[in-house]
Amino acid sequence: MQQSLFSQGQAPINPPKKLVSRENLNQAQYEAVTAGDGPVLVIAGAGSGKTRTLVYRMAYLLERGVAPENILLLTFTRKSAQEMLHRAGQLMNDYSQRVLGGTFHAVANLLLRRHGHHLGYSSNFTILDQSDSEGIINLIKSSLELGGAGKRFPTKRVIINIIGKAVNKAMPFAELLEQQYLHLYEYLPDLERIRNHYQKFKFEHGLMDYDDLLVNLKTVLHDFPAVRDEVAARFTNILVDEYQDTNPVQADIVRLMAHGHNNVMVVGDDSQSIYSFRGADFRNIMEFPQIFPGTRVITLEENYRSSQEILTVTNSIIEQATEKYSKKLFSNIAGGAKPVVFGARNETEQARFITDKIIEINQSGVPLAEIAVLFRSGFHSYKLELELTNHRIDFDKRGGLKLTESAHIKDVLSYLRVISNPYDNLAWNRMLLLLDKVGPKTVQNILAKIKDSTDPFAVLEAYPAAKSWAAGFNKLVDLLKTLRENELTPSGYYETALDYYQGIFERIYHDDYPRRSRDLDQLREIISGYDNLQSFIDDTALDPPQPAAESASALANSDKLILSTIHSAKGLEWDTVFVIHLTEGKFPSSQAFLPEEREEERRLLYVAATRARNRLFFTFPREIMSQDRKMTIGGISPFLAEIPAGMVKTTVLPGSMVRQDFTARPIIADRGAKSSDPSSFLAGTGVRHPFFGEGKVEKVIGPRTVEVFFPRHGRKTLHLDYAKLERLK
DNA sequence: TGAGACGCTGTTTTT
DNA sequence: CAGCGTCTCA
Repeated sequence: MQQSLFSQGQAPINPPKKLVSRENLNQAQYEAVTAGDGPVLVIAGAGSGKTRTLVYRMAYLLERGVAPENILLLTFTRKSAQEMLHRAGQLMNDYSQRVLGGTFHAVANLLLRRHGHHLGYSSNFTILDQSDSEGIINLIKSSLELGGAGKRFPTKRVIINIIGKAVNKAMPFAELLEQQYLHLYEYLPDLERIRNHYQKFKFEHGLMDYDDLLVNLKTVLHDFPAVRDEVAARFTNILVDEYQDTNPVQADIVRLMAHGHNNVMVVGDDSQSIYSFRGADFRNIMEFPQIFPGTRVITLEENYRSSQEILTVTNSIIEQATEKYSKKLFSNIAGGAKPVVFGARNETEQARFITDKIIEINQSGVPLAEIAVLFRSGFHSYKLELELTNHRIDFDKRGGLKLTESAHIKDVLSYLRVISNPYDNLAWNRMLLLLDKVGPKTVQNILAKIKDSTDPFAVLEAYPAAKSWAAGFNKLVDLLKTLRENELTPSGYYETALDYYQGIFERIYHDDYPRRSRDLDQLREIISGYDNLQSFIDDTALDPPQPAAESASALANSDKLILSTIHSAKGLEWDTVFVIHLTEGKFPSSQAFLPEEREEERRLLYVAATRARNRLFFTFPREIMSQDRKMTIGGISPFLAEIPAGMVKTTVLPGSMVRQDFTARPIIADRGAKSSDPSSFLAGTGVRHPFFGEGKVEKVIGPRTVEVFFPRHGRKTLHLDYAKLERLK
């Protein structure tokens, strides 16, 4: 499944001839495809044939005699790399399959297995996913005895986000907290301590998180010119997709890998940048020409996907962005209906409307697989999923929870992980905690011995177990011995571990283990496709299989409706697209209150709407059920309200008595007086902040956001739910 | 020291 | 609606 970086010796196939011509490309695409050596930046609007351009560029390079092994294709997901190589394969032949394509993280993984020893990592390091990282934070938090005291101490999730952002933006903690997590400023020293312990923990136990893959690759390329030169010689042509979503570390990696030849083509769209939470900045793409002097810039503006009716609306959405983007799309696809806006009374009515429409459109001849429902967050589709199930409409959900994040899957993986990396302390921790009568204290005692030993397994075997748990402990020791002493296939390891785990499994998940065991069966399917344990373990973090994996089975071309988060829908297109839950507070998310965060929400809507070819629906429920069953009234998303009236058609459900009134109304906060009433912070009000001291409100930016000037710290944007602002009399 | 019960909270997006 | 912290009992 995983391509080896340095595999060689496939039978040579002759390179293709004369595929690239003016007939299958427009002027701008042709220019990009046939550009000579040196750096090229392609600004490619939505639906402008970006993938086509990259695929033909590969064909062109091969035609010109570049060996496929010397081409590197960096993409955002593994899926899109596979898709592009597949399309290239159709165009030419298997020759193109020898191009190395994958995500930055996957390529970093391959390179670091080979070169990581320069940094003190052995080649069997283990990759941590987000929940692994959070687990380490928890261990550290309790060992440092933080968190218990003050209840407002940030959660592991927030901590890991902060650590990640600081790395990806190459920003000191203090500055990051001041800019984005002001309410946590008082914890700066504690957070720094946690971060330092976290880094040390990972290094000592041969673990790398997602950011480490990138940062360590950058470091090894930067600090070891021999490595850099070897890599640059191997990849003489580098193609990068979705460049607007790269962060500064990734930009550096590209620069270092292209050292000496600068044959880099990057493709992207500044108005589709939606990954700032990962440190991406759309300005990166604009700065590309400064990093690579002499860059040729080519802009693709003709849209081949959507009808003009749809483009008129999407253009209007992006035109209202505060940051002006570099292009305006046009289409020659005539006809098509105006996009529809539907305001539902509540979530149930929204779900019913969508289901009815889907049935209607499906019966008119559009396959289900050509219809997609897109939303901001994974849980926004719950109600709809119920409704679809009632109507027996098959769907495939993308994004959201992953198979490998469920506890029982992590349990089984922990046995395989210590076989692959005996210093994987996190896996040890998890595995030992599964023993009956063994808790955190006992585990810490065992781990303390393992940590400094040269042979963790021998130490474990010799550990004096207490009577209450000795029996279970000995079984575990036996299991590990079996796993270690036999050369097995990945499936073999899995079956052996599962055999042992079954008893524990039924004990700890006694109320719902039958449901969970279906996941274990799925994992069995997946692992059977691997012949190497390490690459299986890598993929559980780098390319997590989805719960409803259509993988090996023949379901591949079945006709299913697509439900997807917008982030997971990037780069895809459908005949009909529904964008749902366009309610203030849901989309845009209530989490996004800083101006630049609101702007990203707008780009997100733009990405969603530009996925549609023929039909586009925007729906929003006015009433949203909140957690405590109190009703909350949300207004229409401001982004929708801004669309000029003539561009869309508004619909009412037959019989609905609801007024179609699209005024944006703020959500009525149902949390009582959690924080001060915003109306008491009008411009001019004197306020006191626990960290910044006294200041004066200059401007009210949003319902819960104000801009305050502090004489000692300058102008700050504050959110009333977080900042503990006090009003001065 | 571990296990289980109870009540509170806060909930984006992905490699 | 799960994932916590806290509490109690074994």
